Amino acid sequence: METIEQVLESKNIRITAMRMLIYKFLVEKEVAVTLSDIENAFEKADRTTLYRTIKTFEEKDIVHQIDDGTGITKYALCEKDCNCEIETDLHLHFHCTNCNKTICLTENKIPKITVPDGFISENVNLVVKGICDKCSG
Amino acid sequence: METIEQVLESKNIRITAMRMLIYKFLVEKEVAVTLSDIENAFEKADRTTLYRTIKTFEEKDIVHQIDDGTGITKYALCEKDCNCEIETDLHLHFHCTNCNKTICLTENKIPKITVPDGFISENVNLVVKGICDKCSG
DNA sequence: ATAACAAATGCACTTCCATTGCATTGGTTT
DNA sequence: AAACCAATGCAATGGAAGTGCATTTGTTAT
Ligand SMILES: [Mn+2]
Ligand SMILES: [Mn+2]
Ligand SMILES: [Zn+2]
Ligand SMILES: [Zn+2]
Repeated sequence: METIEQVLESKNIRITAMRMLIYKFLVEKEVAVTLSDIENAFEKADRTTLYRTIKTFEEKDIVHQIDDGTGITKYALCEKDCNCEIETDLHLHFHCTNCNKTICLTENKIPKITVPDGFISENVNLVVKGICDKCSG
Repeated sequence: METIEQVLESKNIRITAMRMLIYKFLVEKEVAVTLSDIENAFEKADRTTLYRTIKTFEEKDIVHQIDDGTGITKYALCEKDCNCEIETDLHLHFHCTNCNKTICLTENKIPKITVPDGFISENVNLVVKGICDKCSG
């Protein structure tokens, strides 16, 4: 099991208290989080710092951004050794219209999508909306 | 060939000059448009009117909303007799990262997506990012 | 035709989120 | 210790979405 320090180090990010806390927060959350979620969890910290921390994480492929159609950007931890930028690696995202949670379905990969002649597909974003397992039970 | 008046009438929307103009604008555009696009095309008109017009069109299934991941909502005309709300009717959307245009690929339907047990899929949004036919040529 | 009513439009204002500039703090390296 | 660069904090900005209310316009009833 890798420690948080090891994760950050392996991605060439300086280890700071703030970054460790935010990383830990993301690990503990099983769903995608908004910037406001993080903000609420760390009232003491400045919003900008949180924003830039998550942006740094994004650049370094520690988290990936999710646009679930709510208009608010969400973030979730990448899988270990994921290649976010490679199309075939991408998984589905599920947005529950009942509890408003957004979940990475990492086991469910996006099927091969064909586009018309002349179009070049580089990336696919797929969001399923509906009722999550917690809410449907 | 249906006239614009007939389209609006069939959807039970009052025919006004503004609505005719905006509908015409949408027909002539072959790509999805933002509210700003419409705003720029009709400098004289108030933004709110344009906003509410497009919302009315959306409610009446004249246009559908597209979230292509740019953070700005886009709109495009629905196909004739489309059932936007029915999952199996939904088509792909293509967002060109070069020219920033978003295109309805109405011929390319979204494949059947399976979700884990307990999850109920009600709707699927699929956006392909890449280079469009105009830009790749 | 006129009055009464309802819908559409225009203007002002608000809210929310994302993003940036700049000063300050803190950690590393020589 | 000095120099340096990255990280943080504070303040402000920008963009888009949305709402309240007054006014105008169109429709319907008398
Ligand atoms: Mn994910
Ligand atoms: Mn479309
Ligand atoms: Zn739920
Ligand atoms: Zn293009």
